[in-house]
Amino acid sequence: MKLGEGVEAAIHCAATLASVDGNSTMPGAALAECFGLSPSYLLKHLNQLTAARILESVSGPAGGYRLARPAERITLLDIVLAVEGREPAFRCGEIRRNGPVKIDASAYVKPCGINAAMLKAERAYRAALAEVKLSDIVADYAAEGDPRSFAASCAFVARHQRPQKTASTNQN
Amino acid sequence: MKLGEGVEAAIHCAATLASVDGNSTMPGAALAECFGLSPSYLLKHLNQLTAARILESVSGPAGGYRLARPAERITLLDIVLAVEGREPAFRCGEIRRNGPVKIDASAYVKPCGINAAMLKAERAYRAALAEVKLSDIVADYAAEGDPRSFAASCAFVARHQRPQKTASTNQN
DNA sequence: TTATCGTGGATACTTTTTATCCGCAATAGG
DNA sequence: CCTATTGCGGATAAAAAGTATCCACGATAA
Repeated sequence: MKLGEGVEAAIHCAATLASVDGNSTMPGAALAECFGLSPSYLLKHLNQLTAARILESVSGPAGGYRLARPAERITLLDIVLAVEGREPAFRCGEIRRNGPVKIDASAYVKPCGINAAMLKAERAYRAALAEVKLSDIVADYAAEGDPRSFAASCAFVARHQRPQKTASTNQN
Repeated sequence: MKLGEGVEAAIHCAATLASVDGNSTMPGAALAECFGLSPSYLLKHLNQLTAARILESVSGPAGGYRLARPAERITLLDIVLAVEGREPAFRCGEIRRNGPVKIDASAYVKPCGINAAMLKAERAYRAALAEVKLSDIVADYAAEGDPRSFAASCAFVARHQRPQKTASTNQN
């Protein structure tokens, strides 16, 4: 069981985007620089977040990414599912049918108990992730993190964020 | 997030071994045949279970595998950890340090809040798996499964299990 | 002595993950 | 209109992990 590195990148980027002003955006290249990630690959993950309607993207100069909704309504589960996919970690291959003893399919209508147990565990996993909001991550970072690194993050965001022309209803 | 196919194989094999008599053993080749798996690869997983002291192995003719302890004291978590490894699914790469803004290491003594949240979710996952005993899986299979496939499984085990010479204290 | 079985290493094949590149569409600013 | 910047998508490739096979070896029951 392993999560791709994109998950960590996606969560950090989303947390960073949570502190841009109003409807301003931040370019993907700036986010990549912020965490020392390869820009071209990070864009893939940002794109997945956009497809999942967690982020919004703006093309053109002064374009970039911003959160599609307030950080209070984005959970870690949203991000993990967007990047890793929605399929469960355990996939039942029904290998019990593959044995030498041939029994017709009617003997296997009941779902496999092993599968049920594994899926139940994953529901617990997802439920725990769903309880953590992106705003919690940001608040924790602001409260528990070192003031120097927090200030540096804010300065970096302030330096790279770009205001948009079109008016927006949610002023943060 | 994805689990290897070995997990499914390992659980099915362990459940099968739960119904061998006394201290009898069952060859790995028979287990592979039972689920239509490649024998040489399944042995790797059985070996991992042996290394984790979930199974015991006996060499020589009439040798094979058996549970190292009663099925009531083997959980799905034991098996999953033995096959997939004990490392958490999420590994914090501390990418927040990789940015262009250089801050000395003293600014990052606090563990990352993202990491904490992800590990907490995985603890919930593991706790759910730890609650399911191998004996539960077997009992569910006997009670809920189709009588035909259950009978076929029992017959297969009875046909391939091999009694051991050395006396054992735990008669199932 | 022989045949069967598990162990461990070496090796190869396949799939997934990670990463890069390029052309395209969108668009802000001159 | 023109140009520069940015996101989007596909093609491609390199790296890593997962899957699978084989063989030499030690153990052991008959």
